[in-house]
Parts: sequence; C-alpha cells; structure tokens
Amino acid sequence: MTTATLIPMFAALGDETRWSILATLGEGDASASALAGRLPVSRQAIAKHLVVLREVGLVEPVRVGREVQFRVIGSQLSDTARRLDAIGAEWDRRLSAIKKIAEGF
Amino acid sequence: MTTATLIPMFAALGDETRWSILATLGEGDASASALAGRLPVSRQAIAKHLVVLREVGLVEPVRVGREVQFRVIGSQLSDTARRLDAIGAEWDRRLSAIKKIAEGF
DNA sequence: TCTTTGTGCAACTATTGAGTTGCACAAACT
DNA sequence: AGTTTGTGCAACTCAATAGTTGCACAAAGA
Repeated sequence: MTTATLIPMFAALGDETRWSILATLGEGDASASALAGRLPVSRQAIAKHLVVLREVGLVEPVRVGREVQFRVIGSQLSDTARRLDAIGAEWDRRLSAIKKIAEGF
Repeated sequence: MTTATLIPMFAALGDETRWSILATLGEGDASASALAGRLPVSRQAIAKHLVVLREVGLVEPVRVGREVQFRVIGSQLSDTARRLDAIGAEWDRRLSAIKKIAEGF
C-alpha cells in the first residue's frame, strides 16, 4: 500500500453503510445479494460500495459457483492504522521538539 | 473520542485538501488567511475545511491578537490509529479462528 | 481618523456520491 | 424446455460537499 492510496482508504472508511457491510462480512463471507438481504439498502447500492471497498483493498471477491462472495482483508486495516499512527507520532515529535525549544533546552 | 465520532474522523481524513492543510499546519500554526496564501484554494474554502477538522478534533483554534491560528492535535491521529488497529486485529483473530476450525483444530 | 488586514456570513455553482429502478444476461435447478 | 436466482450495466434522482464570489464588520497600524 502506497501513500497515494491512503486518502481513498480513509474516504472509503468514512461511510456508515460501508462499515455496516464490513461488519456483516465479519460474520462470514457473503455475496452482494446476501448482504442486501441483511441491510436496509438495495443490492446495487451494496454492489457499488463493494467496488469502493475492493479498490482500496479492504475486501476481496471470491467466486463460489455462480455467485461472488466477498471477504474482509483485516490486515489492510492494521496496515492503515500503523501508517496513521506513524503520522500522529511524527506530529507529536515535532510538538515536543518545539516545546523543548520554547522551554530553552 | 467515542465510536460515534470515528466515521466522521475518517470522512475528514478522506479529503486531499484537508491533508494539505494538516501538512502545512505541521510546519507551524497558521491562520486561514495564511493557509490560503500557501495553498491553491480560497480562504473561505480553507475556513470550511478547518471547521470540519475542528469538529473531529484534529485541529484546535488559538486566538492570537485578532487572528485565529490553528494547531494540529497529533494525538488524535494516534488515538484513531489505535482504534483502527484494534478493529483490524479483531478481524485477523476471527480469520485465524475460522482457519483453525477449518483445519480441524 | 483613515486604511489595512483578518474573520465571518450568505448566496450561488458544480461536482461528487449514495441511493434508486429497470432491464438484460448467464448460470443453476426442476 | 422453462424457471429461478445472482450479477452486471445504464439512467436517473437527490443530497451533500468542495469550491467560488461578494459583502460586512471588527481590530490593528499609519
């Protein structure tokens, strides 16, 4: 995962319906139709969300017979978290450096 | 930070201009006008982004004379990262549990 | 006081994105 | 064969948001 994909990743995670989809997939792989049966949105709406989730690598399609099931890639969340934490730590480092300067050290 | 604020946080982080603002603020606190002088968008556009960033707690306003400077709260990024990592780890835990079952253990 | 400069508010445009319905097609099942 | 079921594609609506311009106002500095 490169820096260029970090912002789309956050954009993907910034939608409530997509979290519902991820949560439902967490209980087991499911197709768009199956998800539509358990969530209050149409199958096509879910299909679009799955495209978004797939583009950022949060979800992976698996053909099972004639249906396409989706599976969550949990490690992508961990990777994103690590990168976000690194950025946050860098900001803290800068702030403490500025503080030190301000305090005369 | 509660769960209810997690999705708006990601939505806030899902915009490129807002990352430009955060990056610029990382070089030092700055006002909306100062930011507009360094970024290719109008002051009002930046002001709107600052409202969004402020609402999710990523940025904090500080009055300096008559101008309002903004400062990044790096720890908010770290907190968000920790929570995201916890979710990712949970997914991995489930997957490995499922694998164990599938493998007969 | 007059001028400058930073903010704030309002109105407006344009684009994106979430959601829908409808139709077509292919793969299973009877 | 015919029927069912899951997918895919297209067009459309609607709401949210990123962006703009314009104006008004308050606070510093000349």
